[in-house]
Amino acid sequence: MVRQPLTPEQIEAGRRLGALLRHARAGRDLAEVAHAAGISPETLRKIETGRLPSPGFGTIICLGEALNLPVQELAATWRGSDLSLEAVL
Amino acid sequence: MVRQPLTPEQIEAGRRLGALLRHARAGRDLAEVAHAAGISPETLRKIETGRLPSPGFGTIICLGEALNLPVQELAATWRGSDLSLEAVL
DNA sequence: ACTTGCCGGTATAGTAATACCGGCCTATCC
DNA sequence: GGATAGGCCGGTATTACTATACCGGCAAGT
Repeated sequence: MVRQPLTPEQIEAGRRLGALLRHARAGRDLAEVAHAAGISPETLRKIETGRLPSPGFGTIICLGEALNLPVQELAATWRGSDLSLEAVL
Repeated sequence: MVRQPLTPEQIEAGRRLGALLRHARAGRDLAEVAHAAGISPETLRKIETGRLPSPGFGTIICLGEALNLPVQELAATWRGSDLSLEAVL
């Protein structure tokens, strides 16, 4: 066996993560944030819209730094155990 | 341009992350931890040895949970700003 | 109309995640 | 002490996915 396709749960987790990032960006220019995180705007847009459901660890860490998001909230959102996100959506 | 190769900095970050994970495992069986995190033993071994320098976000989160490692420490180690790791190596 | 900003589709190099192999140690057990 | 087993390692192969780029389109604001 090699590299199974992503499970629906993982895709759903990616969607939640994207929604959190988009909400945290809150009006700032997408390209500006992407540059601050050291990734391309295209990539950030795909992460936010959930089309890149499972990005690299470093990618998310850098984004969290650029957006001033605590790492724990990112992790909690990915796991689906984030309560503060629900209130926001 | 498409997908540039990983920079030496990213590879070094992967090595640090692997060293932290291996240290945190501390004697537990590799296969047992991998199973607890929901990944294959082969994958965990490659992450620990630094041969998978930039794993997925979810992969690291699950490993941190299986090893009881705070997410912040994982992030700090990846960034190279972890002080507690230095004391351990 | 023109700009700004986001969107989905498409294409592509490089990587993640998985699996199998043989080898190398270090114990442990006839 | 030679076989046997447990655990790690590097090399290799394969598939799905990331990260990036370019395109045309669409809506809102100027």
